[in-house]
Amino acid sequence: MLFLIDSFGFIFRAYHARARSGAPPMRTTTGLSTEAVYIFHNMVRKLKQAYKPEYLVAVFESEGRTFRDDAFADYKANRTETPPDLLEQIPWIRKTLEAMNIPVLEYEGFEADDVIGTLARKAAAEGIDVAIVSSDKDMLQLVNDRVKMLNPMKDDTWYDDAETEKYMGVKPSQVADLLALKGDSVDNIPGAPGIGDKGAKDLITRFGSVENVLEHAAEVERKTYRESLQNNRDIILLSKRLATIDTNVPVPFDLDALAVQEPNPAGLREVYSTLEFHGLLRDLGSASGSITPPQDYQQFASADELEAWFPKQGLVGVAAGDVMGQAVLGFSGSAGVGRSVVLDSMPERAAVTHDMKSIVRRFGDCPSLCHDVSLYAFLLTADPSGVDLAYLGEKYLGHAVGSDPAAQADATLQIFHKLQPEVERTGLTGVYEKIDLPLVRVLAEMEREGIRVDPQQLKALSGRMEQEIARLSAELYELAGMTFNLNSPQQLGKVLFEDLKLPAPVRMGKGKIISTAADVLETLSVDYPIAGKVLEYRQLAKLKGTYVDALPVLIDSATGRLHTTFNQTGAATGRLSSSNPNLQNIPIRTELGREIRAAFVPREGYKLIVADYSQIELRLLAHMSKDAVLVEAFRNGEDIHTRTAAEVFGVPPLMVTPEHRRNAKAVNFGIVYGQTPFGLAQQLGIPRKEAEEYIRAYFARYAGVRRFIDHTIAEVRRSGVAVNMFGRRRPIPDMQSRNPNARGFAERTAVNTPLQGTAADLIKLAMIKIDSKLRGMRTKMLLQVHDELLFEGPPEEVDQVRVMVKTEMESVQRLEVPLVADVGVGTNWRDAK
DNA sequence: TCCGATCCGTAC
DNA sequence: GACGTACGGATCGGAA
Repeated sequence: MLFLIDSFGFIFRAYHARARSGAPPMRTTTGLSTEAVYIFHNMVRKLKQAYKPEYLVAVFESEGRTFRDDAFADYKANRTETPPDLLEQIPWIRKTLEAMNIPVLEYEGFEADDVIGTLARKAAAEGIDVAIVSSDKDMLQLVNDRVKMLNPMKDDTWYDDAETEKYMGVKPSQVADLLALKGDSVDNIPGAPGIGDKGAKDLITRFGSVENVLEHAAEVERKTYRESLQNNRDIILLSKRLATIDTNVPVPFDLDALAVQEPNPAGLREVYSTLEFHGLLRDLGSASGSITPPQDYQQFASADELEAWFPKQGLVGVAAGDVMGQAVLGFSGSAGVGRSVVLDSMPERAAVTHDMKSIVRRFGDCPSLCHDVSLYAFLLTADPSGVDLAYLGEKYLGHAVGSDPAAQADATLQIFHKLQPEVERTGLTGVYEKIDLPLVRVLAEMEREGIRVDPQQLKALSGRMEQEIARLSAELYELAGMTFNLNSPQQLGKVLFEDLKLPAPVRMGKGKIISTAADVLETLSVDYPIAGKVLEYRQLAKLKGTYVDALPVLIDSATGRLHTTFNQTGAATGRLSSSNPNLQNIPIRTELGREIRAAFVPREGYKLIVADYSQIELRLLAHMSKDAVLVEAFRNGEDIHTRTAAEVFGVPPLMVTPEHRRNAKAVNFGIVYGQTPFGLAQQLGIPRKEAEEYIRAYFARYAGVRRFIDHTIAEVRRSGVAVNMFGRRRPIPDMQSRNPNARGFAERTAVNTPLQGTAADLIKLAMIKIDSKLRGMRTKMLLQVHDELLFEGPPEEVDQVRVMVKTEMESVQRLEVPLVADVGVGTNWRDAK
């Protein structure tokens, strides 16, 4: 039996069924739509499995005009333009077919219907049974005793003569006649005006064919039908021409070429992994055995051996690691895979790594290191958890990578070749080459440099805090009438709300324990002193545990300094993150917190220089939204919170009270984070109604911001991806979710990500520029805290550095509003402001 | 004993 | 649930 698949029919139906259902589109982590590919591919797989066809072919529509277009200008005019997220899936559908070794037929100038009709006729003539796999009722006209139609979208219903007649009410040979009378809105076949489904069926049943109906039009009793037939003779005959499938198009029929073959597992694996069909990938692995990573490695005992082995050209993969406690480098290239304990002979060949910064930090820089696949992976998905080499190996190579550096080098090189075209295709090459890749060496140098903290100062602070904590604990146990673990929210909640019967907050914790969060205790502290004491305790315990006691033990004994690790793939927006220790959340808000900050000091005889962007995200909001008021305020150098207060509360700027400004500041922050009345009310401790009023007043004055937010949400909903000024992207899958929570979260993320992410890229660009300007100077860049840069330098360089840093930060990009950076100098981080 | 989830709080 | 992005300390309870 020969199975002829009406490919486009399915693809469109699969796509539109999902679109109508309102279900979220299925996408890869890189934002590629995959729903239609998945449905179509599964349909074909099931077809093969269920019916074990001898011959199978997928017929596609070709581009260009057909005889129907020539006959009728409006033919298929009702079909909407193919949506872009469907269009991008078509090549992938072809790839799945290719991987399954299923032939694809398409002929220029002929519609799939006609090709299928012709092939069906020719096959039947040779005595071959035919199954037309389609969900299009037009196809039923092809049914005869050799040809049947199978509709997989309708429980695998088979249509033979009887089933067709049952379903359509007419014989297969009359299907075109039926459609010619009743018309078909999908294909824009006009039909007879005023004659619908029922009328058409009756007329065809009675007279047999369109021609005969027209012949005997005068005999039709019903006046509307009679007149429609008599007045629309030409249109009806044209309709029949359009509805009739041409079974005589000049296409070759080579049955042998359509014989079913075994699929190609490697091809399928490639498609599945790119499209992230993890389930199918798993099935494939178990069915055909998984690819095993290379196990036998060349061992290099000397630099000469290593050098001799290296391929003369082409990229090599490099990975660092430990084997039996010994530091080892692994290599992979066209010559094979090997590893070496020779650590001072990094090859001259261009080398791909995974996490280039850690290799630079560990083995020193080397100009031949030229690519980092972890950055590739992150640019594609913006998913911090999706950059692991082990994960990438499973995802793109279909096998585990393991811990041997040689295997890791090999996997790295292979993954590079998989990802590079994706990065290129997604338009991310610019961000990679101009921002993320050059930043690697800048960050490596900052990490290596480290920063000095004064352990004596922290130690003294710790002692003071210890005493205070002991005093507060005793007081709290006294007030509570019992001792318990103050660090346990669970126990604290029980004591406060069950034993002492303080009024429990309406808001519960996410689990079952009652929240003892700061805002709850803040409210309670008005009436219950114990709540205020707990807050005091908490602050001390937090600062002591997280900073004062934790930081000194992380001081590197070799350098006497703190060396953080900056993560370039740690924040979905493209911000950096910092860990071990995190130096991006050193306290500043409270007096006690600032004492901790004061323990960060320059090396002997040097100064600390701090430069921070002023209101960078709000300036970007002004730039992107072009809101007239916001742009004007920044161009005039106004205090933005005061200006917002004046706008929202309707008072002249000079009449703005500190209370007004405080509220306006919260509104401005809220805008950047995706304001909700609840959140603002929570933040300011005001009724929700009042918060709503603030927001309403804000958008009344900043209409451009309103438009920007609406436009951004609409665009991200359409595309599923938030994109910043530099083209950095973040897939936001929940934009179409029916869960209002998930959708709301997605929408806030969609607005925030371009702002936060553009700010992140701007300061990264400034860092790269400043780093190059600092060459040959003794001043070093030490830290980045999102909108702030911290340097250390000798006094004689300070004036020059101040000017240079400010200039570079402010001129990094020309915007609708000025960028402003403030620079301060001091003998510790607190005072350098 | 370890690990992950939860709560909480620090930064921008 | 409820305003964006992180990291990390402490507790707690279940798995190893």
